[in-house]
Amino acid sequence: MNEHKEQLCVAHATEILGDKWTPKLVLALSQGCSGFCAMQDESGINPRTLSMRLAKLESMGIVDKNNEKYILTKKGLDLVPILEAMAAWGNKHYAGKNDK
Amino acid sequence: MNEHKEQLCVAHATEILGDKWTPKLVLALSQGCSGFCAMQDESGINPRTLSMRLAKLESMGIVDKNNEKYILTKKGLDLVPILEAMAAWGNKHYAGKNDK
DNA sequence: CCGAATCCAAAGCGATACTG
DNA sequence: CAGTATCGCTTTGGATTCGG
Repeated sequence: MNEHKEQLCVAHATEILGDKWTPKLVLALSQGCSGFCAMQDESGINPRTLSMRLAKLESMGIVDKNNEKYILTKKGLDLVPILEAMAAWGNKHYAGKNDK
Repeated sequence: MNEHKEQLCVAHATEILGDKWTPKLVLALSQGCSGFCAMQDESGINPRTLSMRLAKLESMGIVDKNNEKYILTKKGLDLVPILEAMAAWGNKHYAGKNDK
């Protein structure tokens, strides 16, 4: 992959993961959270923003919505390893600084 | 790693990568770009924002600045595999849609 | 070439109240 | 429980100008 293309492809991922709350949200979804209010409680995100995030995720094919339950699609599940890599990075470079 | 800790660690990474332009910037740095105006030309980012991003990256130990040249630290280099994972995701799910 | 300063428009988001 | 509507503030960042 050349540099230019790499930047373009990264842009697709950051369009999702760059939104505030979304990484946390995808993680919550990957851990079995599926209801609106459950996510709200779990993440502390306000209803307005949560609604906007879920709508965007749905429109981009990251989550499927079925009778008010949200689940990650394959495309969404493919995001999880990235989040885990991020977590590993944070853990490595901030270990013990604020994870209690 | 438990779920709560994972979310906290991810937050560290998103505090950096969630900023507009920063992923592109780190990628440019990893590819040898080191001068202010060079980055400006390469990325299309305006000087004000570029300056802010570099300052933040420097303050967080992601880049080192020596006589007006910027280079990634070890911590910054550890970010690159994540960006590559993002690029792979984008390439997989958006292949042929806009990478020309 | 490097970068700081100023100005300003727009987006983002939190709080809250409300409906089904 | 699952969302939508309104409001107003705060942050972001783009354009531009200027000085080292």
